[in-house]
Amino acid sequence: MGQKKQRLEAKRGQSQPGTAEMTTEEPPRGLPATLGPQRSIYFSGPQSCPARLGSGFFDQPAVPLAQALLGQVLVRRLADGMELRGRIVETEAYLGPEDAAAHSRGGRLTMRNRGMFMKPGTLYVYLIYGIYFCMNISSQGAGACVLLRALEPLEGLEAMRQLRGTLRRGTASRALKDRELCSGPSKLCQALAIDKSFDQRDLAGDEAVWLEHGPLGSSRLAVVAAARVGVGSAGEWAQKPLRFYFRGSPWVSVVDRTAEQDARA
DNA sequence: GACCCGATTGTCT
DNA sequence: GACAATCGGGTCA
Repeated sequence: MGQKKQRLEAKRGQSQPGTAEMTTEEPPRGLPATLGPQRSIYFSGPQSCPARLGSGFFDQPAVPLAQALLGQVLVRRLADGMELRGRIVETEAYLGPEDAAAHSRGGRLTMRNRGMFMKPGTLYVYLIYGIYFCMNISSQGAGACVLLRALEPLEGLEAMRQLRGTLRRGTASRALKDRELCSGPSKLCQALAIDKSFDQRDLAGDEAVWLEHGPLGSSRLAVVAAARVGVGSAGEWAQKPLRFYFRGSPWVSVVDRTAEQDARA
């Protein structure tokens, strides 16, 4: 008794954002922090294959990994050889047993969340609401990981549109805007055809999914730190600024205006 | 074995 | 902003 009420009240309180902080220098005012897919700087670069991120990249705690993942490029090679690419613009850090919002809270280790406890760079993909998948990357620290929340689609947009269209429930009559392709943890899984079969795969060694270095300019974009989304029942942990995204990016799933204002102050 | 719930999304009002 | 969809995983008896 009373637990549900407590949860509801915790959810109401969730609208208070976490404190924000700036982790990189600020871009010129008035300019978008990112470019549209047609004008992406990736399209003007050399076609040679950029270096794939190795296991050493993932071997860092969840917070710095969540920040370091911003700007990196997630690549998905489909069965027919087509490659889909998206730049990571939003992440969330889950810190492990101490983190009341993490599936590994209290040191819970189950068949489902085993990937969270595997070596850094291991994928943890789980089904949520019986319909959608979410994709995490394990980090340094047992039970710690980073949730990928949004991508800027760079390559293979038509395939992404098809994957999103066919996988959406209900009538897929309305055409999707580009910014709707990957602006959410389950949307990006749909767009990149990532499902439970990717659980526990190694990002540093898999043939169908990997990460590549993003353009150097990415590290110059302003990063917002805000409260995580959808973890209202996690008490004080719900308020901690463990969500990171590029300020001004149109590809982000949820914008936290208050956190952005705090960061400017 | 039963029951409850969710790191979401899309639609409707 | 409210609400439904949908089912696997976790918890408890």
